[in-house]
Amino acid sequence: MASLPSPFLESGCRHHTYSRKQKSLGLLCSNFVSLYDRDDVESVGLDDAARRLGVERRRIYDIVNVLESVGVLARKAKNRYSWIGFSGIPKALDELKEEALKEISGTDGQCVKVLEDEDEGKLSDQNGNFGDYKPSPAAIGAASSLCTVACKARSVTDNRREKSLGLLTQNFVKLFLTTDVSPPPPLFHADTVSLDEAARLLLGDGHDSSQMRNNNAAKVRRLYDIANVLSSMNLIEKTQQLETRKPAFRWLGTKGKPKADTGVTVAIPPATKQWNKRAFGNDITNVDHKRSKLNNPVDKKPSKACLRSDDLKECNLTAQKQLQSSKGSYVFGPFRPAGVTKRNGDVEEKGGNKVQDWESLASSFRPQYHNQALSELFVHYVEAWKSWYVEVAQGSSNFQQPRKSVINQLL
DNA sequence: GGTTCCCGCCATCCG
DNA sequence: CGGATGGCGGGAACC
Repeated sequence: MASLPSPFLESGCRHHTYSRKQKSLGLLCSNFVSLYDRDDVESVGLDDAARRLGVERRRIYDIVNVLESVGVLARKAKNRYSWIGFSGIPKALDELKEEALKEISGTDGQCVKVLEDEDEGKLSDQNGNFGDYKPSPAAIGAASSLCTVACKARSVTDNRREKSLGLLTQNFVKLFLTTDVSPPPPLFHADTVSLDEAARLLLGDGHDSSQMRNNNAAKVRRLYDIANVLSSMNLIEKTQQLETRKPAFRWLGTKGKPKADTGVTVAIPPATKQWNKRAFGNDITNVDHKRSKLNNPVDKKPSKACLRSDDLKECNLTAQKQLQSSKGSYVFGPFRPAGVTKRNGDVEEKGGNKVQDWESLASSFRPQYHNQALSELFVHYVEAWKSWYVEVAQGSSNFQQPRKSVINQLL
């Protein structure tokens, strides 16, 4: 009962300037990724993550569930995930697409068979270590179909699974993966969906009882969560629907590039290749391009969650802001400096103040990294940035080079 | 005043 | 049983 809004509890450590943005799932996800996306990480502990990111466990579950759904993580055991990284994404997407297509073709509109796990199920017995592997929402995901869910109540478990964040994520993604191929009446046109639409589609649409409406609203809320982390991974981006102006999301997919490639990390070899092909194949191009306002909001507040890793968060925030330059141009982790696209043509930019950006990037990077984890993180950023820069500088002659001095400053 | 979505309660699962 | 997991919706920040 009476769950008082936390700011009023434990008022002791609270100067109010609460800002939701600082605590968004998306940001948390970025930080999560920054933290674990390195060569020497192959396992992620939930407690560890929560501690290092300074958030409650509950939030980690949210992130982990959607990341698992897109192949970035795989559940290994209680409390433990293995880090697969961005290289896992293409494979996961392929699988999702395949499933989706199967579902579509096997469907004539109504209820579809649910929960008939395919390939993923094999995981459980092909390898002793996975003896205790539970299919988990992600794996079971295949089961539920795009237009199902209104189906009978099954066992409580199935029911619960059906509504899991992971599954919802997968179905949400499938929506995008099938736009180009979906049969006659397509699920939706264009490559954007509003969450509202998405929720309806994922619900099995149908006639709207008030029951359904509630259900829908609830689902939308979940979709916001999902969308936030997916867009922090740059798999989707937020836009508006053309006619309605309604906020919506557009699929970006795997057009990012994971990391300046150098035979890195990556636990799944085939996926790696595939990933690289896609990543470097043809389009690093149309990454959207926006300018970040390089001014830090100054209204931080220490909260109980923040205390331990306060500085980590601060720095991450800064770093994210610089590098990700307001959502749009952020490509799979902090690997692309703000304000640069491959082609200089279609830039929605006023003024060619690119150089200035390098400068400010550098100067705002100087600051307050003063603990181990942070410097590591910082080094990580710089490394990634460096190799990215080299590559781009080589590959594109019209690329505006940052001054040497700036680079040196960074290093 | 609608949209977005954080927060944490509490049902369920699982060892 | 107790800890891990995660659905869920209230309600506040945000626009």
